[in-house]
Amino acid sequence: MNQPEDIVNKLSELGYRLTPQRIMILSAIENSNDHISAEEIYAQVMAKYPHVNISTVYRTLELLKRLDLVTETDLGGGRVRYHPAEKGHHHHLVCQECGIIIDLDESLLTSLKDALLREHKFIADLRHLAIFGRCVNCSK
Amino acid sequence: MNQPEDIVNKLSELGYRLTPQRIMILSAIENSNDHISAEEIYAQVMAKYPHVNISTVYRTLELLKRLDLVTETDLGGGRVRYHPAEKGHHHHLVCQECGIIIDLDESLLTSLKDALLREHKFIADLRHLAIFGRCVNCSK
DNA sequence: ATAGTTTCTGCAACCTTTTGCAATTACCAT
DNA sequence: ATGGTAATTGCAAAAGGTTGCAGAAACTAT
Repeated sequence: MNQPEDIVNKLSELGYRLTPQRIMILSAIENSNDHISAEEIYAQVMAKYPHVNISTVYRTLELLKRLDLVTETDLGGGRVRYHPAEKGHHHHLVCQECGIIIDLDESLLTSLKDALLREHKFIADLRHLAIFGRCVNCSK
Repeated sequence: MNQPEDIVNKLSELGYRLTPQRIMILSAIENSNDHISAEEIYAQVMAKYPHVNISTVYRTLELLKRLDLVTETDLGGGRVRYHPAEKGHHHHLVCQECGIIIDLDESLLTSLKDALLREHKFIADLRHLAIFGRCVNCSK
């Protein structure tokens, strides 16, 4: 598994400044076991750097998203979650009943992307999709 | 094409009160040619009923969504859009480059839903999806 | 080490949407 | 028509996220 420094290095390579705030934001994202929200990132960075501003967190996330270094997804719950792009490429099924989140690998989406390309010449950008519905236990 | 009264009647049938605000909100939705935002609905209702509150609009939209009378989708642009559920069931392709919105009928999503049911026993709730990517003109 | 440049950040205001609470009112029974 | 009930609404605050602007600071050249 790649180290946080890899994204840091990549930012530098791409000509972006490495500020303390950014390094800490990147650490928070990389150190999270799962998806992490902006508010959670902010709280972790605040613990070490009380002057950081929430708008800096959002701006950094926007930059990382644009550079394909993180992916964002809406798993419900009223806030967006983030995830390092390099930590596997996958999607999720979210049960609207019990809230369970099921990992979904790329292959099922691949046929959709292929069909969109074939029939609409559209290149779908399905990076981190969340599909809502009802799971096996809740569909009775 | 169904008349606004149909949804009004359905609300009544389901035991919900028909308030002037709701009737006007429903009219605004039904009378829109395309997708309509909460803010646009609010502006239309405000024109005839200056005391209506934006939170009433959001609450009514939430109710209609829950009752499958409208569908909501995020076509980008920083706000959610709504659309009568009975006015055809479809999805969209949204080009991140030029912003064009391409209608996408149900059939391409049907195979995805079938696969999710078959391989995960998951009943996907794909009511009004927006898939982002790049269109034929922007994929060069 | 210093100065210059340009990116980045903090601040405060703003936007879209949600929520708790008390007052209003649609509906129903009489 | 009247009274009662409970759903609905308006209000104001709040939540998650965005943005303009001016000052701070990362980076580079000397």
